[in-house]
Amino acid sequence: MTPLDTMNSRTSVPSRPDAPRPPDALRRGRALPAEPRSDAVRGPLNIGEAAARTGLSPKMIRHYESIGLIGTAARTEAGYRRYDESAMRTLRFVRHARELGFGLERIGQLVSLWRDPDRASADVKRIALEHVAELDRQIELLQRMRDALVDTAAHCRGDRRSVCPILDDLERR
Amino acid sequence: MTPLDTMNSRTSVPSRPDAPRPPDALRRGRALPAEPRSDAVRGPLNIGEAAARTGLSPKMIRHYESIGLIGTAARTEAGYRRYDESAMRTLRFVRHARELGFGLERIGQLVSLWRDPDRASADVKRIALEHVAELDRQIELLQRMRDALVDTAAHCRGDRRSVCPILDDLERR
DNA sequence: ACTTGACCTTCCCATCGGGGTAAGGCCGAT
DNA sequence: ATCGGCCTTACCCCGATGGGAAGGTCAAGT
Repeated sequence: MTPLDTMNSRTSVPSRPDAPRPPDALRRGRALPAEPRSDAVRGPLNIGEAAARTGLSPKMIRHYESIGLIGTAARTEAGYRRYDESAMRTLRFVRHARELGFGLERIGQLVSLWRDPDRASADVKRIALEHVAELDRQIELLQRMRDALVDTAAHCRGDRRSVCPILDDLERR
Repeated sequence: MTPLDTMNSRTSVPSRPDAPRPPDALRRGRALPAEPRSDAVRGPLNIGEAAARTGLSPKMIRHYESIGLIGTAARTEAGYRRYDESAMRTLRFVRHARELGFGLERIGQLVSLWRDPDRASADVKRIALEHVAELDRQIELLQRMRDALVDTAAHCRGDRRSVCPILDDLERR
């Protein structure tokens, strides 16, 4: 878990010489558009930046919050959501779970377990294997469709004539 | 598909002694609930019967009609939809296409081609193979998810302890 | 100081393929 | 006359997300 180092590895240059600005503590309300500095120093991110860095969309992040999948985001005085490193880890977790095809409800359970130091890995594994079983069922179904269709299509000449085993099959399968 | 025989197996008793009925010609407006006779003689079916015989639901049939997938159904004076043999063939066609996973839009194209005596089988085959390609992409995606998850889950002991490679993977994949 | 443009906010609507349910009409049988 | 079962339309719901409207906020350029 060291995503901090991946984007920007300069660590001890708090400000550039050609752009004197107030220290970070006074600029909390705004994301930094073109001023790379170490992630450790940079403050929380706006939703757009958080989305870009996690591969989610701002829409998704708001949605996840609205359904209680992730906690309520911190806000600036103007109401902008801010995402610190801890929040970013949660977003990445959700994103990875989505990549594995987990539904949002199950992701909610996984997030809870993830945060729970007293969890039993058996609970996590059970959820994961339930999902595997669902994936297997879907794959099986799609595979049967595919095979049947490929089989039928193989008999179709695919020319300018109207004779078509595919349509015949759909008619009286 | 002979559900008529399952409910009531009397075959040559057109009317019960205790319930004299008018001839068929005068009873067109009503489906036959418990009086099996040959399909050739039976008139058009109400939506419920049509649904039961095609494996669709009345909802689906109305939906298909509403989006223009199938033609406007004939109606009785009271507004009930009636499905004759031709309409039933269309419903069966759609049902079979759904079983192969075709989306409704593509099914609309297939129905058009099916009805068109001047169609080229190449057009049908192209649509079918496009769908196969989509199925392949879905299968591939699901398969990758499945394999990744099975692989990770294999390292999880699934006991009462909190150590869990599955969560670790979701955290820093 | 003002404007511009990019970002943010909430809110509503659409997708796909239907399911659920309501309110009301129609039908045949008792 | 009434009952049960079917039919009608019309609405909201699902999952996970996109699109867009209407309006607020921010930093930079003029």
